[in-house]
Amino acid sequence: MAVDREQVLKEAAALLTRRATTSMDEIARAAGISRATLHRHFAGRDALIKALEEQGIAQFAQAVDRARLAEGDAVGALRRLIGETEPHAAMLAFLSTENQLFEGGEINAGWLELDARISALFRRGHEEGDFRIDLSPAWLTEALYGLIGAGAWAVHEGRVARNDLNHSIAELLLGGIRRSMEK
Amino acid sequence: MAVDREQVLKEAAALLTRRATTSMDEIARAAGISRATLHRHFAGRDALIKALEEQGIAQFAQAVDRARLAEGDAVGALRRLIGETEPHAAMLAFLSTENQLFEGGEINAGWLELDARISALFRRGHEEGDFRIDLSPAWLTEALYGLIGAGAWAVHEGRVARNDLNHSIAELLLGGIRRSMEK
DNA sequence: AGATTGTGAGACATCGACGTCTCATTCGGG
DNA sequence: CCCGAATGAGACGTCGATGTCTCACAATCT
Repeated sequence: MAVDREQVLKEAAALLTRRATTSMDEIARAAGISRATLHRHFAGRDALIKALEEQGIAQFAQAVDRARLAEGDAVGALRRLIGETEPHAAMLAFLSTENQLFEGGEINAGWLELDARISALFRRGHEEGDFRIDLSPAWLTEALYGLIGAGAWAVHEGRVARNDLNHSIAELLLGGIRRSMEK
Repeated sequence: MAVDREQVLKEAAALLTRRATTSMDEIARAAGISRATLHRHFAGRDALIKALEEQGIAQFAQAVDRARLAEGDAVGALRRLIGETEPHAAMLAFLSTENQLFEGGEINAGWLELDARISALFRRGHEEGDFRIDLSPAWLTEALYGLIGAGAWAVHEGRVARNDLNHSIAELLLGGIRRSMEK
């Protein structure tokens, strides 16, 4: 009887990631509950989205914590970041696209903080001479999100094996396409 | 007086890429015209989307033609591709995401052909020893789209200068982040 | 059994976006 | 300079989604 809130959010994330216009009725039926019950647990569509964002940001924040971005050199930190983030690639893709349609609403503070932490990693890479200075931290941050999103989709479509995702993103970002670049 | 149809479609692509629910009114105002005029040029929302797809694919195809992917080495061809594609970055981002959303219907044949041509370039880079073999053509194609999309949005948001976009995408894709990699 | 709580089904009003329409204004060509 | 075409502003009616509400039923607890 008791509605499983986590399960509802999981179903909602799956549907909304695929189609942002999914109706409350569709979400409710996908979760196996009635629209009325869905509204009893989430004040409205906005509340549901917000709950999704918070859960997603919390997961992403934990991943960033585990990556220990301040330790070691920037290259290793970036590798750890990609490794920890990869399991939540789909959620992150949802967040990065959903979060950038702000237009008036306040951007989630947690998201801004995560954005800043990742930018700081790229800046550190610049300062320590590990990353090329002609690519700005802002661009690299956007590029990272873009590659993760592209990777999530490629895995979803079967064009890239899930086991290869981590390596594909990290190597492309760090070393580029060129063959001559060793390790 | 004459409405710049291309410009309208370009703005529409930039907005619809990030938020599929962008209203006709928002698109109209972003393009600097009234909602009435927008409806005079496009029968409706569906017609606008369809026109976007067709024009986008046509422009992208022309860009790919101009890039002469079969000439010279794969590195130069990829640089040309990015250079020719960059002006239509917003449009391309819209196309690649739009092709993700739909399910069941038929994927535009023109898009599939373009996809194949890009993949072929990366495959050539592998065969000629210019590109690393551990990154598959399918992944590199998706990554290219992802980076172009991320770049288009970054420019739209003012986080990257339009003049830097070409260089940012090409260098990241070809050389990666690492500083030690020369040229 | 009785009471309490959660749920499903559906009615209902509201809201925003869409598509169509009219009318005054403005731009550009002849 | 004048006239036709294009545009902007806005007024509708329509439709789908939303959020609230009521009522009946089922599950759980005492």
